[in-house]
Amino acid sequence: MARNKPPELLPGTLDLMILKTLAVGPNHGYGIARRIKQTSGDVLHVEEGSLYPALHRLAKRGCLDSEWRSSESNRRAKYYRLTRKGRTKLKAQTRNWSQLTTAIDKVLSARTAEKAATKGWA
Amino acid sequence: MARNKPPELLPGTLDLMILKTLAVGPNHGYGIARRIKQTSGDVLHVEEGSLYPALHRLAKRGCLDSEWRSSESNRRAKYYRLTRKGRTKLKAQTRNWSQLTTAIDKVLSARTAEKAATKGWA
DNA sequence: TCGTTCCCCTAGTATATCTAGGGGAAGCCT
DNA sequence: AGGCTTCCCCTAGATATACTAGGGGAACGA
Repeated sequence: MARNKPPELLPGTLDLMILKTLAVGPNHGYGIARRIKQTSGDVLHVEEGSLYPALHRLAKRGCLDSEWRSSESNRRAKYYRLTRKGRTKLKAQTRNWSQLTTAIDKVLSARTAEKAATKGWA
Repeated sequence: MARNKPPELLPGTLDLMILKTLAVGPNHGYGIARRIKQTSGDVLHVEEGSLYPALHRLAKRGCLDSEWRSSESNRRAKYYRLTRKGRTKLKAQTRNWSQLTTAIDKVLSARTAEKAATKGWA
């Protein structure tokens, strides 16, 4: 126990994970958070204070539709669903994600200094 | 030409790439940006308005040392070098990066809806 | 009735990045 | 000499995103 500095999540990736999760099927906020946590192997924890604003942002931008329904555990819940625009955004963001990670991994795997010419520092 | 929405870079990864770049050997701001751009295959573009504040942050936190020197093209340049703390941070951030990307990739590769039980939506 | 789980929300704060400027000095070309 | 490009540094303000720290309510089982 006691994770020093818990990873939580990477800024800029929340929208993408929400969209992806909804591509599986409509879901409500609480369920989305639970699913992300679960599919990530309990590594990613989406705070509600990040989640709900993100959902509202995406909805306002026309990427999501919402509808109040009764959840499986018989609770009032707002179900979100991908719109066509949301699906488009998902594709774009997915492509962008793999481009960026590929690029970053290249930077990270660049040859590190063997004896790193620190010639004459100080 | 004309990248639609240029990827630029992922928030939260700049420090890591700076540290990694400096692990190769001391370098100045301009050179760090150029190297990141180059090793990433011309995908990542570090804006100077992001770079310099980041360098100052890292230095203030004791991850970097700096020294004014003359560059290879005979210009006044501030060379940065990893401190012991910086090296430690690099290791931690690298580990964290791979943990997060692994987790996110799991979320992204989760089975997508075949016919996605949209049963009875609206 | 009490505690837990499920479910929603927002205001304020912190932090990172980008935009959009600022400057200066070296070196080449005319 | 003047002008242009490249190299090199910097910051203030706007913007975006995530987190902290609260708020509430309803279902359910003990």
